[in-house]
Formats: sequence, structure tokens, C-alpha cells
Amino acid sequence: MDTRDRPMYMISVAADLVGMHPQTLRIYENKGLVRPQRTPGGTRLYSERDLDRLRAIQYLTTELGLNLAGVEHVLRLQDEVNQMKSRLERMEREMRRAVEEVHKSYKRELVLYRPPTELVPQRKRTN
Amino acid sequence: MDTRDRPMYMISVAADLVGMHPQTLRIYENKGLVRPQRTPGGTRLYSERDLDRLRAIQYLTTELGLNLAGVEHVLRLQDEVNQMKSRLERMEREMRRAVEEVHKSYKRELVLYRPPTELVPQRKRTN
DNA sequence: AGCACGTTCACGTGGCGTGAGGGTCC
DNA sequence: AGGACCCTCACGCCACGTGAACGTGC
Repeated sequence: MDTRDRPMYMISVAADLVGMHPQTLRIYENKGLVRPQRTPGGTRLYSERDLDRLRAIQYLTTELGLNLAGVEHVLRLQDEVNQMKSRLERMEREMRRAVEEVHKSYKRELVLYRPPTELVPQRKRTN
Repeated sequence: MDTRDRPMYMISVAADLVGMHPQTLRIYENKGLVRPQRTPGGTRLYSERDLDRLRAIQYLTTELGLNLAGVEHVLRLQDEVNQMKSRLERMEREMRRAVEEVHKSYKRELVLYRPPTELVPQRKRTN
């Protein structure tokens, strides 16, 4: 498990760290915006990742003035954007790899059917 | 100009068509959510595309419960998502094209230095 | 035993929709 | 001249944050 996912802080500490009212954190959990772990006794334990999320919510509400319905929607959309970004990057790498692959396949054929050397134009040696 | 961009309806008609209060449409314009054309006299004229946008806002506010700050943010994010989607598609096409390009370049060489036909393995004819 | 946790309820503020009042354009 | 436009102001409702009351876990 990532260390940022380890449940660490009870609600008063977590609220302190992000500068919010503990009751506010409970409201956010009711709305499904954060899902802190619970001890067997029922006490909430917030991970670093939970705190990140809380700070994101804080930015959207206090700086940009969104309500909680908007926060929910925006967080989901941002997930989608990030997912697409990494998909784009993956595809870029894949594209380069595919082109390289084609090159290689033809190099094999060229070796197989090499013409007399005096007819081959100058070309960078690739070992 | 796209016919959906032609300014057509004054505010009372537009409000009727989307089922909103005219005053609400003015508020949305003040917040920069829609930008209807104006006649020289100052009367707002809404295009079909403006109506689309109004219906999108209506969905986000009444169905999902966002406030206007959230609507603004979400519309921008959705633009971003759509942009990335078309970029992904463009890149897919580009990738296929690039691979094809490499194939072609090697085919030119293969024509140039064709080995005796009896040594060429069977391969699909490409005309 | 005491403190911080849990939940539920009440209050205040602010955002947003709706409507009225008064001026202007066609 | 009248009706629909323009703008500004006022009211009401609801969401959200904050706090209090009261019970429970450590």
C-alpha cells in the first residue's frame, strides 16, 4: 500500500491540518466526497491522500465558489482529463515504438536480400 | 457562418423555448455564461447555439444542483475533454499514417534493389 | 473520569431565481 | 401610444458552514 494511503489522523487533527471545521469534514463524508477509514470503534482516520482531496475541495469551494454538487462533478471530470492525458502519452510512446518496429522488420529483409554493395547508396551505419 | 450561430430570438422567446425566466437569462449573461448578440438598439438576440448552451446550464443547475460557479468550471472542463478526445482521434489516424509512410519508404528501396524473383518469398500483392 | 469522538438539530449567511419599478426603443 | 425591451433593487428560498446538545468510545 502507498504510504499516502495509510490512515493516520483523527478528525480534529485532520481538520486542523487543512484548516477546516471538523463538522465540515463529516458533511463531506456524508455527501461521498471523502471516504476516511474507520477504527473498529467508529473513529474516522484520514490519510494523506484524503487530506489532498480535502484541500482540493477547499480550493474549489472557497477560491472558486463552487457548491458541493459542483465539486463532485468537477473532481470526476478532472479524473477523466488526467486519464486521457496519460492515455495520450501512452499512445505517443506506442506510436514511436510501432514505427521503430516497422523499421526493424524491413531491416531484417534488407539483410536477407542485400544487393551488391556498390549499388547501395550511402546510409548511416546502424551495426 | 453556421446556421446555428445566426442570432434569431429576442429574450422573451428564447426564455420561452428553454423554459426559463427572462431575468435568469440576463443574469447568465452578466456572469459570462452566454453571450447573445445585440441589435443596435441593445435588444439581445439568441442563436440556436446559445439555446443549446442554456439547456446545458439548465441541466447542470436543476438536475445536478450545481451553482453558477460550478457551471462555468464544468463547461470549461468539458471543452477540454472534448478537445482531448479529438486530439486522441487525430493522433490515432496520424499513427496509422506514419506506419504506412515507413512501409512505403522501404518499398521504394525494395523496388530499387529487387533481388532475383526466385529468391523473393510469397507476399500479398499490393498493386 | 474526562476528553474527543459520534450523531442530530438549529441558526446565519450568501447565492440564485423571481418579480416589481422605472426608463428607452420600435 | 403601447408593448417588450433595457437595468436596478428587493424579497424568498435553499445550500452550506458553524455551533450546541447529548450520547459513546478510549
